[in-house]
Amino acid sequence: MPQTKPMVSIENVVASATVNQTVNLNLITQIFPDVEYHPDQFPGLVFRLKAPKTATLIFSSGKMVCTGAKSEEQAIKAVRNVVQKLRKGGIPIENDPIIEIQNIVASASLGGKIHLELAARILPRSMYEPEQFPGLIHRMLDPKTVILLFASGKLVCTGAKKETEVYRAVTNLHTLLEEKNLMIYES
Amino acid sequence: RLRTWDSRSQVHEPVDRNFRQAFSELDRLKDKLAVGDAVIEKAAYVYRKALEKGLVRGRSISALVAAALYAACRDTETPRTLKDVANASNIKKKDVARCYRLLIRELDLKMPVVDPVKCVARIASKAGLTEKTKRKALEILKKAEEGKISAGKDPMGLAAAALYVACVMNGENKTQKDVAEAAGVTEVTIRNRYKGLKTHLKL
DNA sequence: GCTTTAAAAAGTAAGCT
DNA sequence: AGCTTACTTTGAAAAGC
Repeated sequence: MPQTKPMVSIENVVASATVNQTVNLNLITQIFPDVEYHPDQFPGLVFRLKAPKTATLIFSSGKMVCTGAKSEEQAIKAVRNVVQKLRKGGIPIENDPIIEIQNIVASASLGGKIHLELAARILPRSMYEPEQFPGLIHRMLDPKTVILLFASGKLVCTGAKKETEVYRAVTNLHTLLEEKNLMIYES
Repeated sequence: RLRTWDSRSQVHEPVDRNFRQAFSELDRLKDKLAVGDAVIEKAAYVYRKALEKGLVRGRSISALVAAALYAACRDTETPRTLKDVANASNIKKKDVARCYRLLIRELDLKMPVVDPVKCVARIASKAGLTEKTKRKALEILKKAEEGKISAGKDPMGLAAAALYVACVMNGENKTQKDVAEAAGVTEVTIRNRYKGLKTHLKL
């Protein structure tokens, strides 16, 4: 019945990494004038890349967190790029980073509008509080993700660790909404 | 008597103390918010469940009590906003909201969605509107409601816009600002909801 | 629980012209 | 009345309070 197949866009990928050695954040600050480091307010140093447009938090333990990438591959590339730049700048880093994808945020559009109030009563593990937030919050068990569903039929999916999980989650929800007749096509 | 709430716990006294404090706060809020005994009883029941599930550990008792009371208002369809409860308990609205969502998630509570129709009476009395205008607003809301223009919108904003439109139709001299203040929303929100109402109802 | 990062969805809010 | 900017919600990691 879906008039259109859901269009999915990966919006943000979060990855954690480690180079298994400590790093001198103050030294990085001296060599890279554009980084942000305010240890009194947060222990991580912010290292921004223009392409891919990302922000990587670097901790003195050698662990890092990269955010802003548009794909798993971009996130991995970004972390490697940051390490390479640090080395070129004279920061001694022996090992290549071990990278792990932690979270993927995606937006999508189903082919029609949603009857949110009905959906809130029918979908298990869902919450719809229009005075607090316009979207219906649905916690999906498999894949373990959280989906923010809006009346327009657009949604945000977060919590997935693989891009394939995002597509599965969106497809699962789309199917569920149709089975329960919660979608309104036409208009 | 109180220890039957959790017979497996070895530390009954702290639980007793916790619930007594929670109940005294509920009593205090009862007067400030002018809610009935049934609402307080439900709030106490919800709080007790939260206590049994260990949701109070590491959290503010006052915030949980406020959230439980808000949940009770919602469950009994007693028109009290999050802002009302937050102000009465001196807890940030954001914190009450977060605790409320925690209660819903962890205790698997299903709450009816706030009905804009229930908001009309409160706004009307605060703004001093006539019964006739109130009736008109209810008619407008009924037509609008399942024209699906309400999904995702703040029920207070919808009710305020319906009342404003009703005022104009009945020739009541009330400004958007009067209605907005009584509803706790901005004039901009009333105007935005009014646009949708006008389009949908061809006003 | 908080602090910092990034990004989307849709609604509401606040400041300025 | 607009426009801009900003805040609400969701998820996850990092080190430390």
